Amino acid sequence: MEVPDSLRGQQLQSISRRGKYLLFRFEIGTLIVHLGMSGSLRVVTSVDQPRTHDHIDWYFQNERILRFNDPRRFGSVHWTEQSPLRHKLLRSLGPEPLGEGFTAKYLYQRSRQKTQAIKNFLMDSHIVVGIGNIYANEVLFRARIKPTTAAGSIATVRLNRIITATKEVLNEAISVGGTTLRDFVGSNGEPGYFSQELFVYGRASQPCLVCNHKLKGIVLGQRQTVYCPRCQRR
DNA sequence: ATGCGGACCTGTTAGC
DNA sequence: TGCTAACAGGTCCGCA
Repeated sequence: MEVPDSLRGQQLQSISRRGKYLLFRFEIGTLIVHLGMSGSLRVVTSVDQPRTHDHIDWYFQNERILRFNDPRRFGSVHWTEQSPLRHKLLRSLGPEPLGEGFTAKYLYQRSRQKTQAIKNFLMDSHIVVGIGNIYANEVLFRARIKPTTAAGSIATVRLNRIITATKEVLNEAISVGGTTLRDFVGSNGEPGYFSQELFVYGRASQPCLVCNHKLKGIVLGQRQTVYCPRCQRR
């Protein structure tokens, strides 16, 4: 974690994002923050005493403090003086899932010849950003595609279902504030409610909400994977 | 080159 | 009831 000394006196110019990396652009460079799975940023003041797992404070002249908290320490903070999109961590990221570049044609090009399971393929940020384990499970359920299917064997029509399902799942999740399993809170300090709309994630052995068949839980890429053997046959 | 598995970390949950 | 072990998650890296 290479946090620069030289930020003193610098004005924050803009805040943006690429994938799950947050970009705080200053005149002389960019602070890159990833919240991992449990990180959060809050704007506080000096009267707010640091709590457990508060790791970094950035002080601003207006008495505000940007405070980085991360219980599980999966987050990270980086500094770059180049164009941030050229940074090692960002330069080879795949397209944004809600952007124009995420199409069936794109997925087709990237997936041919690949034997990798479609779920692992979708979770690879170099293919497409933003799809973590929970959403990968949900996307494949909605697209009616079995998570273990080789990415390279999926035809365009079915890739199109993945595209549509991805955009639906992410948009719905965003609209209700994300998915809170344990301690996630959004920038407003509120939990997300998408966990109430999950069809398969965390529901192994329970009945499919569409066909009532018993959902199957397996491990793929060391991650919990749940699907309906009837709705997702291949 | 591809793709898999290990590592990171710690709060919560399951099991003895 | 208390303690220990397993588990979860996003991403990078190293190895086959």
